[in-house]
Amino acid sequence: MDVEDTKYNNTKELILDAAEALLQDRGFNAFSYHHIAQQLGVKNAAIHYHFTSKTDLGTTLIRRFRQRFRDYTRTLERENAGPVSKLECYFAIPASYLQNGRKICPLGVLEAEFNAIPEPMQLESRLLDKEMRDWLAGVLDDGRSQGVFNFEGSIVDKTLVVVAALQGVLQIARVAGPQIFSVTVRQIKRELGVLEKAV
Amino acid sequence: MDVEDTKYNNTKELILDAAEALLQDRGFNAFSYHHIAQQLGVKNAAIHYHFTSKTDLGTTLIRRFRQRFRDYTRTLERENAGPVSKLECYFAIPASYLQNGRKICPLGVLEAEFNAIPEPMQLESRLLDKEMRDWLAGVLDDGRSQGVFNFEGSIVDKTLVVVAALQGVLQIARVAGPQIFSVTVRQIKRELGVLEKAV
DNA sequence: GTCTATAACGTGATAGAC
DNA sequence: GTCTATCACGTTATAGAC
Repeated sequence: MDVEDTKYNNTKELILDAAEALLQDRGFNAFSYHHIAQQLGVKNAAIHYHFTSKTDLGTTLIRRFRQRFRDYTRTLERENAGPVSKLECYFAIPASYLQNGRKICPLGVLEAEFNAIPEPMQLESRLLDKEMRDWLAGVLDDGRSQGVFNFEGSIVDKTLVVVAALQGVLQIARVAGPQIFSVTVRQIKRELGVLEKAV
Repeated sequence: MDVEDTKYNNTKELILDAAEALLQDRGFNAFSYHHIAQQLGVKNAAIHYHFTSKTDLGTTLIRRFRQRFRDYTRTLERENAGPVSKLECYFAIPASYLQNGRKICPLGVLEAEFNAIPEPMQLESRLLDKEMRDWLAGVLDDGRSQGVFNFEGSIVDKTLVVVAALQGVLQIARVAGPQIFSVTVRQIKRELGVLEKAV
């Protein structure tokens, strides 16, 4: 049993994977232990062995999102990625959500259900939001300093618009179709002054 | 019993009001007939008399949003409101949601829970989205033609970014605080070229 | 139009065998 | 670590009295 076995192929991780997909597909209050159990071919009680409560499961899920984002940005740092490259990687996250079954941003789900989720999950949501938005603000700041971005307004203001627009458009894509996503990303890039080609 | 009585002060309308608040506060799957009944001081079955199913209630709710928006825009038309004025009125909608208990856009809620709401509600959601976005696109088009707006990109692209950003920021306000709303609106205006004062 | 009563079901959760 | 069995509860919904 090497290190890999503790990371993958164990039920706990599979439960989290299933729960994550269900969260981004239906929302926290619209999936149950039974959904997960059925998907993994186990029984209800097996999930409870790994996560004593649904609150526990939900909180762990958000912590995993946070850790994943940290790992992702650290990798970009190690590769000495520039602001433009970092921005592309940031856009790649919602893009993969959309492709992988029209999922939406986890934070969008949690915020939409915010007043109907357990407090520990609310706290974790706040942290996830802060970490992601702070990171993007840094990228925009660097890009502007280096002259590869060109946009109006303060860093904070601009970061908010970008984050909110991406979160929103993933949701709208469910009623308006997936093609609106790339359209929106194109417009966001335009307004960041990073257009590769002229319009 | 005059006309007013049929519009207000009847239980059916009060149920819709309560359901609407609950929808924008907790989401469709996180409120029940009991919540509404309790709030109105009636019993569960009374709600069922007016709305046979929760699907019925939800669908009626979205139809009411659609009707309200239609009425609102018609009023603006009757008043010969210009594009700038119309835009301000459009921003006033999410602003009132935020003020009135940190509610979020109904469409945002419905889209977040999209795969967990009844099909009739999904259909109504599509219509509401199309109607609102088409209207705003018209406003942006007029404003640009008249030279009171000044922005990059196509009307469709720009409309999407504005709508998505507003929808997103209301959600983010729940974890980041209400003050981020006006910040975002300010940035959106900046990028529409309608800033009243210099930054 | 609203009530009481109740049905039928899904849910989160626990106890105890294997 | 997973199972069966079971509990307590909330939910949508219906029947029938008032």
